[in-house]
Amino acid sequence: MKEGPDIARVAALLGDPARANMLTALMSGRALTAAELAQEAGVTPQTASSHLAKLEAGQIVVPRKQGRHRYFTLSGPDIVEALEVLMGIANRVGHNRVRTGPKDPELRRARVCYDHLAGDMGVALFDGLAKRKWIESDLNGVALTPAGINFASEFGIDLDGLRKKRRPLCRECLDWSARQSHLAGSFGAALLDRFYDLGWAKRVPESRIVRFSDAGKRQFHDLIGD
Amino acid sequence: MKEGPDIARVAALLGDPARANMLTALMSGRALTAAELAQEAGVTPQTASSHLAKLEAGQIVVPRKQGRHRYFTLSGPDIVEALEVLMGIANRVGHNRVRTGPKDPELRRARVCYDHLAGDMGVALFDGLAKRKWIESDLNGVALTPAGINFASEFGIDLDGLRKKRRPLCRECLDWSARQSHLAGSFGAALLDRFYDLGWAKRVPESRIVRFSDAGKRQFHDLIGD
DNA sequence: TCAATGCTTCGATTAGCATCGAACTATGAA
DNA sequence: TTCATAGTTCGATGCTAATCGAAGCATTGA
Repeated sequence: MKEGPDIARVAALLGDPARANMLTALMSGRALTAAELAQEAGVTPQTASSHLAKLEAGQIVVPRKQGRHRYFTLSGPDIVEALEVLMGIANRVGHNRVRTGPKDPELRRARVCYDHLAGDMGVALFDGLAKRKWIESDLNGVALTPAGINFASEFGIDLDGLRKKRRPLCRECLDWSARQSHLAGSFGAALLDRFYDLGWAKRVPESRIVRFSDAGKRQFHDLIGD
Repeated sequence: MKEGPDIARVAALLGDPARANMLTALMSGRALTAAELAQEAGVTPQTASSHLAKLEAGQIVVPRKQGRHRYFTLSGPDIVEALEVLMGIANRVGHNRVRTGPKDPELRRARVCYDHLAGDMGVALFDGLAKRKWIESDLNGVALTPAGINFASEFGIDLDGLRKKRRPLCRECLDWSARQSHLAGSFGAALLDRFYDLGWAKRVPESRIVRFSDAGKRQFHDLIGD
């Protein structure tokens, strides 16, 4: 009966946790693939596909085909604006996501985000690599420096192998618990794998927690220099 | 798992049609009662009560008790901002509400909105009353002028009787089909009643359409002076 | 005190939607 | 061609949330 712009339809599209996660991930302005968005949202690819179809139909996101990937971006700056206003409101009214209970601060310290390290140690890793000038972060994203390439081979990471994959080598991922970036991308994943291989850390089964051994912790801090 | 402001929760609150209708009605900045909001949303009082409880819990609206009424207002300017951005998006992507089909333009011409006249003729009525300086509209709302009070009694409306009701005498109501205001409140309702009584118009059963007779139409236009 | 009005709570129903397993399509690589 | 990867479609399941009727408070007015 009522006429006018249908707020509810748009808001409902942003009102599902999985979709909201995808959209916040896209706020960086970078285009992400369906699989990456599924990871961000914490759902299976099928579910993500269904969500993305809805977002696309609602013109909230725009797909771009490239090879066998589909990259998605937000359909315009107004979407970012909306997300930001909503974040502000959520913040004001104290609607923050269930913080991981005080009983497992481990999760906040070090956890996997997809396949790379997140949490305080993830942020520390990012900062440390930047301080050593192994990575450089600018508006276009993150990239390895020549010194960083050097370090990678010394640390036992096969960069050439990684480059063959279609996945970007370095990618920033916003860590909400720390409100700072940590390192994603295939290089970020390779680093974590290397930590496992070196015995510095291992994953706690059935959880996202990454548990460092005492020795591993020491070596980790040596690595990033603090 | 993810942390940070919970956009989805806020967006979901705005993402229900009934609630969105209530909130847009509140965008005028005026406080409305639960019953009025139920009308705006097109739901029963029980349903509205449930929605309002949710909006209140989510701190989107703020209640204020006055007598046996509960007046609601938006909890802050950020809510208005959010609604406006969402309207912009909805507009851009063409998510407009199902416009009443071309087969019944009558509905767009004259219909009841709760108990007062809406549609093109509702807007014309509002403009006409303002042009004759019978009502005055400013930031605080609409009010009858001394001349308007005069007119009301001549037109057979018992203003004193209306004043006894708790309902505001005059209220602006945004008409989306015309994107302009029409007159609500008990005076607006009384005018429409008078149109019925005078035989100028009658309601089409089972619909919101108000059908004016040819003679009624003439007299209506005489009244508002165009 | 009784009646009327405004609003809420309770309970039952219904509908929609998110989710995932399994199977299918499409693109690229060997 | 064959295999692997990225993504989608289909179908089934289960949960959540909107809705309203009926009954209950609470406030006001007579």
